Amino acid sequence: MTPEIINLIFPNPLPTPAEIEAKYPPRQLAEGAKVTRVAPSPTGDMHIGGIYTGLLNERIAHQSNGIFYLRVEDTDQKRIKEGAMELICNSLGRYGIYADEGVDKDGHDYGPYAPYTQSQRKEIYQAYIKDLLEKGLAYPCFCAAEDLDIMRKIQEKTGVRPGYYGKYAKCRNLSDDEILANLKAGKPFVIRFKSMGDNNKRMIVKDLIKGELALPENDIDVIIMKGDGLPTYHFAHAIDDHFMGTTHVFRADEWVSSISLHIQLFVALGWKAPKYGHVAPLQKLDDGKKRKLSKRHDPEASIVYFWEKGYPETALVEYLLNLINASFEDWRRNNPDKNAFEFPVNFNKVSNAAGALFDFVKLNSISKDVIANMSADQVFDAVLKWAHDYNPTFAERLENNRDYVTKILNIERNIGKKSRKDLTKWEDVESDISYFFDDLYRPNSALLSPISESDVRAIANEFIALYNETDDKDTWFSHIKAIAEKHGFATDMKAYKENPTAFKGNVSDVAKVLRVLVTGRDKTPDLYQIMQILGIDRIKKRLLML
RNA sequence: GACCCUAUCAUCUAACGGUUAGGAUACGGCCCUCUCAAGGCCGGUACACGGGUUCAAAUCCCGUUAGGGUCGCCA
Repeated sequence: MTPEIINLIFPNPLPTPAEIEAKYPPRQLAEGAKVTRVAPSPTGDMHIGGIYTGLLNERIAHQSNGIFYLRVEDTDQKRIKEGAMELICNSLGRYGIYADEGVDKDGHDYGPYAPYTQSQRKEIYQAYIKDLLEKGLAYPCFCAAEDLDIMRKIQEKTGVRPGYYGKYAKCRNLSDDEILANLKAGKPFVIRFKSMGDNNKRMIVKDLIKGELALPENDIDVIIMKGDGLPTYHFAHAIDDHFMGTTHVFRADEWVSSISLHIQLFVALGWKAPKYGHVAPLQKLDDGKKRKLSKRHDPEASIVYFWEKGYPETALVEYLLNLINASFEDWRRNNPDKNAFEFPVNFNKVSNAAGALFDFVKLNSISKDVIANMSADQVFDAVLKWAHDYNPTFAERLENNRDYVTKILNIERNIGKKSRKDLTKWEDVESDISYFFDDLYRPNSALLSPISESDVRAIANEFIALYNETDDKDTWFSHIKAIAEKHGFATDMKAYKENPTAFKGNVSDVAKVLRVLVTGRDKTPDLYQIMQILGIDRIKKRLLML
C-alpha cells in the first residue's frame, strides 16, 4: 500500500509502534503470577454471567498474586448508556471483585497501562492498523452495509458459508489506483484484516477449560477498524491484552469460534497470545428446553434482579463459586468459618459441559445458610440497606424499631449450629415478621377450624390468667399443658398416639390456638420467644379479640 | 444450512479403564418436637442410544440422537 494511500486514511500523525511499546513495557511479574481482566461494555446492563466470569478471573489473578484489571469495552458508541460505569463498578464491588487497575465509576483511570477505556485508545489501535496496512496485512474496504447484506443473502441462498472471504472479499484485491480513487472521492470505508488462513485446515488450540480444540483456520477478512475509526472487539482485544500484559483470558463460550481469528491477529502483530479458557454460558429452562440466560427475556439474567430480591452478596458469590468448582461445597463444609474468597479456585476443574442451568433452588439453600450464620445485627443492617433501595416504608419502620426488630431477628439464631433457616432473601423479611407490628398483624381464625369456638375462648382466657412475662420457658409451657389437660387434650404424645380418639387433640393443638391468635399464622418460630418480644399488652389484646 | 463443543440421579456435579457409580440441593419417610424451621437417621429405576477396542468401558474410538454455542461496521 502506498504512503499516499496511508496518508489519506490516517491524515493525522499517529504514534509509532516503537513509541507505544516504550510507553507500555511488559509487566514485571513474580513467578506464576497471572494477569486477568474483566472487560464489560457500558451498555447499561450487567449480566449475571459477567459476574460469574469476573469472579473466576479475579480469583485466578489474586490467588496467584497477579493483577486483575477492569477494561471498558466501549467501541460500540451506539450502545453506550449513561450511568453504565456506575452499574459496572457497583456490581463488581458488591461482590468483592476488586480491580487493581482500571476505571472507576466516574470514568477515572487508575493503573500504569491507562487509559483502560477503549474509546480513549483510538490512537494506539490506529497506529497498529497503519502498521498492518504498511505491511500489506490489512486493506481498506469500500463495500456498503447494504452490499454486504445482499452478498450474505446470496451466500445463504446458494448454500455457501457466509462471510467476507475468498472471491467474496471484493475489496481485497483492489489496485492502488482504485483505492486512491475511492478515497479521493470520499467514499466511506472500513479496514479489513487480510487473513492468511485456510478454512479447510484445522488448528489445534489448548483451551484451559475445554481442553484440546480442533478449530478451522479463519479465512474471513474481518473488519478491524470500523467506519468511525474505532476498532472492532477482535482487534482491540489483541492490542489491549498484549499491552496490558494479560496472561489468561477466561471468557464466555460464545468466543470459542473466534479463537482462531484472535490467534491469527496475534501472529500478524508478532505477539504472543494469552492463554484462553472458555466457560459455558449459564442456561435456563424454557418450555422444557435449555437455553442461554438472556438479558432480553430473563429478568434474572440481570444482576439487578438479585439486588431487588435481596440475595446476600455472599450467597451469590458462594453459589457462583460452586458453579466454578463443584468442590466448593466440600471445602465449605470443611471450612465453615472461612471467607469464600479463601477457596482455592482451580480453572482445570471448571466443568466443560454444555452449560449449567441457573438453579434458584440451590441458590436459595445457600442463601439460607449464609443468613443463618449472620448475627441479628448483621441481618438487620443488610435488610435496612436493602429496604432503603427497594422498600422505603419498610426501611422507615426498621429505623424506628431497631432494637425491637433485632430481637425478632434473633429468635432461634444460634450461629454455627442449628440456627433457624427461614430467611432466604431480604425481600422476605417484611412479611416474615409482619405480625410483630399491630398495623400489619392480620388475625386468621380460619386456621383454628377443627377446634371449637368455646375451647378457643377458654384456652385464650385461661392462658392470659396464667401468663406471666417473667416465667421461664418451662413454666410457660407447663401452663399450656395444664390448660390442655383441663380441656381434654393429651399432654403425653405417646398416650395420644396410642389412643387418639380418647382426646380432643393434644397439647400442640392448644399451642396452636395461642399461636394462631397471637400471630395470625399456624407456622412460626418459637412461640415463647415471640410472646416475650411481643409483650403482655399485645398478647392480651390479640387473645381477647374474639 | 455450515462449523465447533457437550451428553452421569429432578438440578449442579465427582469419577480420568477395574467403585455396591460418590457428594450437594430438591423430594419422600422416620426420629426429635408447642407448629414450622433447624438437626439426626434412612430412601430413590442417573452413566442418551447403537456399534466397536479391551481380560475389563460411565471412562478410549466410530456412528445415531439430543442439547448448547458461533457464523454483524455487537461485544
